[in-house]
Amino acid sequence: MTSNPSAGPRPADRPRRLPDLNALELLVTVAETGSLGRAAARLGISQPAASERMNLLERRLGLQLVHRSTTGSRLTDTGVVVNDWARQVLEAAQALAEGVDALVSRQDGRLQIAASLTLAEHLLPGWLVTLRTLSPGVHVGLQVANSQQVIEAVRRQDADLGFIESPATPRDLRTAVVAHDRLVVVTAPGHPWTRRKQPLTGAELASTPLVLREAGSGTRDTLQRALRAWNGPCEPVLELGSTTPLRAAAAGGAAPAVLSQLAVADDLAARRLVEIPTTDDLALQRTLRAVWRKDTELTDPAQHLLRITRRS
Amino acid sequence: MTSNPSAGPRPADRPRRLPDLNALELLVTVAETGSLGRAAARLGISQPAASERMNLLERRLGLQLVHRSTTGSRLTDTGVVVNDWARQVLEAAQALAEGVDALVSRQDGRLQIAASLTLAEHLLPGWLVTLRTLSPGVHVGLQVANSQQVIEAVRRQDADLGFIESPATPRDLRTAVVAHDRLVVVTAPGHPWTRRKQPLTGAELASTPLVLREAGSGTRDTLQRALRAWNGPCEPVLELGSTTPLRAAAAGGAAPAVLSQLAVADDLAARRLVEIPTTDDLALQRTLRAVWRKDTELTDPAQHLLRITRRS
DNA sequence: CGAGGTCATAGGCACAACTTATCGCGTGCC
DNA sequence: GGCACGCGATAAGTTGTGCCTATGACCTCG
Repeated sequence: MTSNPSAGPRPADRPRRLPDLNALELLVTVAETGSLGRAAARLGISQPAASERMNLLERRLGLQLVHRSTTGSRLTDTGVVVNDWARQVLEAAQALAEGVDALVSRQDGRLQIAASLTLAEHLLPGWLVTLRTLSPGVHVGLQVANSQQVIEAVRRQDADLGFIESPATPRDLRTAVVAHDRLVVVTAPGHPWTRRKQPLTGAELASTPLVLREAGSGTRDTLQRALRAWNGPCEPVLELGSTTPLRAAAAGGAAPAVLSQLAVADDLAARRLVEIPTTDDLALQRTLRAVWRKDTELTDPAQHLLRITRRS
Repeated sequence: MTSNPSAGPRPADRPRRLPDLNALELLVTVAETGSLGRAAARLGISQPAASERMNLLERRLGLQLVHRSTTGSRLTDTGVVVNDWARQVLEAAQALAEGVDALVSRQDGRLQIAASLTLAEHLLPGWLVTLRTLSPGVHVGLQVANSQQVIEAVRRQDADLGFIESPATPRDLRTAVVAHDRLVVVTAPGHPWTRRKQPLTGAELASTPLVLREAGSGTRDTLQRALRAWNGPCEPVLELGSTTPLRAAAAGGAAPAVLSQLAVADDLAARRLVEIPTTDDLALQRTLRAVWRKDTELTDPAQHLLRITRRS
């Protein structure tokens, strides 16, 4: 089985209560409109409902967030701070919503795109949010696959635009660089490699059993190419098509993992994983590219999206 | 009144439904445990409740996320993608929860910290999340104020550790650099400055009415210092103690604003605001610092937090 | 072939949250 | 100075959502 039965590194900080996104949205809207009533109207609920919802939020958090007056409502000092945190959460939620929308309209979107997993997970939602704020009319359809399959989809015209992370760039398609990424070697915090003084060499990495993405994925391709001089990576301990269980396995101490910087940023920040420096002769950088057919002109929305991606 | 009555740049994409954070948490837990039942147990709900919740999530999103079998549940391909987006949202939500916790225990925390608004809003929650995962026992109390007041709080020993963004570093306190920041000039997308070919000069900026943070804030101090050679910024159009309405005012076209890069990153990405390049002689960089008393040894948790901040 | 795991279904209950209607109260206009 | 308007709070009633326990159907493995 692929799933780790004894997984579950989180001990027992469970009693934490998650906030209600609708309440957070209300807070943000009150901050913008300056009134509970106007906020209620904009959110399409009645004024008492907004009043009640805000009360509930304040009671749950144990903080007074808005200062009510007969002329309207203003945020308190703590309200200002919480409001900004709330905006971060809503931003992420909006990215999720945008991505889900695109996944749902995989067929009927006006703009069909295909993206590799890493790109779809970490970069695309943000781009889609921007695209929507700039031109709300476009309906995007998203298909997620590994880099090889993305290329095929673009060739077959199943997708107007593709995003790949593989080092192999097909000659029969137009490409544009949209971002840069780097693979990093990560281990559990207690791993012997974390106490190394010298950077990890290609030979060492190539001879160590790892947990890896599946063959055909851009991540695996890049690693394979980087370790070619040392006869590729040896047989992996575990091989999976998604990063979440890989991260869990690595964090659990199963074996080192090689993953995109984008995929492990959170875990590194939270010290669930530790990055192991490598020698410079290991070419673990990679370029994320957009690809499209040479013979067809890019549609307007496709051009728009491409412009957005190239600015970040 | 300070709030903008006609504010509300969002037109009418309201019908978007926000996901339920508990459902998202269930999704990532299923991904980790590989079973609805185990996920239910970990979240402290019954197995049927988890089953139902997951069904509801799938119906709401219009996507099949998990593949149920008699041996357990695994994520579908789209489930893997959505799972990763969900983790982002939860990460932000956890940061919010951590921050709220700290605000609530402003008095009874074992580690008392005080931070300026920009730091508290954008950097601190992430640090607190890390701190909690590393040493779950510590209770942090957070007080938010402007840089001047933070310094006072540390002097009075109301706070063990302070975080400031002001260019003036008090001589009677120990300091450590924790991050770097930069002020940026931003305008609404249609503003004449967005069509400039030449970078904005200090003289121009100094003679233009702006929307600004209040005096005493680190942001205002930095700007004042940078524009000293041109006799400081002229009388502001609007002066506020928080960034949200400032951003709204700037995005609405009221006047250019000068704000922390951290505060406007989202708006820049979404093209709600545009950054105006400035000449190099404008010293808009600034250093974010931790401060504490020279005469008292830092407590263990305080040292821990400081170590965390210095790695990012 | 039985035991133990999985998830789904059914029935019943509780509470959370929304609605409409109304009130109290400041502000500002005339 | 008085009156109307807009704000938020309160009240009462209803709906619906989500949870629990109990049970059933199914697959897998020993």
